[in-house]
Amino acid sequence: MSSTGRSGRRRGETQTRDAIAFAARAAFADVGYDRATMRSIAAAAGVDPALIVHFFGSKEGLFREVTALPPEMGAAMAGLADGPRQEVGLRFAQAVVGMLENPATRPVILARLRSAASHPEAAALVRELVSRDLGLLTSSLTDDRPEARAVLAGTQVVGLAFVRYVVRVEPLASMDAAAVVDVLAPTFQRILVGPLTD
Amino acid sequence: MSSTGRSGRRRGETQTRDAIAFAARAAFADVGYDRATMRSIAAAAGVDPALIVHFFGSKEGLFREVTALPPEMGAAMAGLADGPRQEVGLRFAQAVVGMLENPATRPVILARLRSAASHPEAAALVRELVSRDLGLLTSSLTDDRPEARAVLAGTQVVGLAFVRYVVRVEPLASMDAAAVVDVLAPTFQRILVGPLTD
DNA sequence: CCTAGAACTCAACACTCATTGAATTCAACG
DNA sequence: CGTTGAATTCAATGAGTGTTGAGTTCTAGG
Repeated sequence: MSSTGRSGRRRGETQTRDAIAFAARAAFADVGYDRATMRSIAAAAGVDPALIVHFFGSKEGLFREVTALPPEMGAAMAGLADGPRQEVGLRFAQAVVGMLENPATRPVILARLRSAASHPEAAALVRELVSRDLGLLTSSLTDDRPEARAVLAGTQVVGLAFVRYVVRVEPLASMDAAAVVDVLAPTFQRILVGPLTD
Repeated sequence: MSSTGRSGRRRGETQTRDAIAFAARAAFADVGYDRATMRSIAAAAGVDPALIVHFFGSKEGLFREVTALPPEMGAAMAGLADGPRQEVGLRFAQAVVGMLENPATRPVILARLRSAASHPEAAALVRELVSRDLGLLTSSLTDDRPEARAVLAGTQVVGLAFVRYVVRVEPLASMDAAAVVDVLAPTFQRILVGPLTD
């Protein structure tokens, strides 16, 4: 069979792959695509840079693989439409802040976002995230300009992530998650199901 | 006297300096600090790379000088507090969208924002912009957590700029300025002078 | 006219980057 | 035990980076 079984000092395949992926995600999230060098990622994973290209083909391939999102995320977004309509803003705020606080999903999102500023392919990933996944939610909520609502919600999400985690402006950067949810929920409520203009 | 007077094919000092500054602003705004190379900027300005360091000392110095904002901008922000209180969101939305559409100020803001993702010094500039300049406005509007309101407004501004100009998500990227103002004004109104939570 | 100094260019340096191909080390299997 | 093949390393390559110092060309002042 093909189950792992490391012995000696050499790690099994998936084990090393995962170590590289983990280090790469952290690096992309922390310093962006350009400054996350193969060398720094390899060093963090305790590995030779050449091994990264052996596993992932190229830096581009590494980035693509490592910033992939679980496909069930789109469904989870759409699922937020279920439940009381006057609380959808709150549910959405909880979901977004939850994903940004979750150590499994945060690096993926920050890697995409930080890299989007200089790496066109990363920008495309963010674009897709905003218009497709958020579009699923808004179009199952209303018929009144759902694409506009999706992109407005996206604006708010991107702004939150950028200001809180990338630029780190106080007091937002140190606010606890619950307070962030409280403060954002009304805005999302209006954007998602309220009147778009006054 | 020291007035310019170009003749022959050589340009006067300020003329060349300005050409370099212009090209640098555009480059930083378009591709961010790291990908805006001295060579590409020099080529765009029709000049040798060494001349840039002759004028600006270093790439860092160039960036710092070229992304400086007119000092009267802070005052302009605070000035938005004057006028009917129930329309301050609209005035603020107009001011922000105006700055982002104005070809003189847009590159400066986008250069800061795009570079903030990977360049810590640029991140500091954005941080300063949000907490200082927006703080001036909110603290002259209310005593109810003005710093929190400033950073929330900043979140919205950053999100707008990033989604509309950097990532370019439709339909926001192609929306005309007036429509953007209409759609953002209510959000700003609530953030600036409305109740912070429901 | 001539000379001082500023604008400007050229070629090079020292580095860092991603990627490569050949070598080596190991684990599993017959 | 010996051999196949994958995991892993090593050293090198070529391209691109910011910066430097010496050199050239122009303008302005005496």
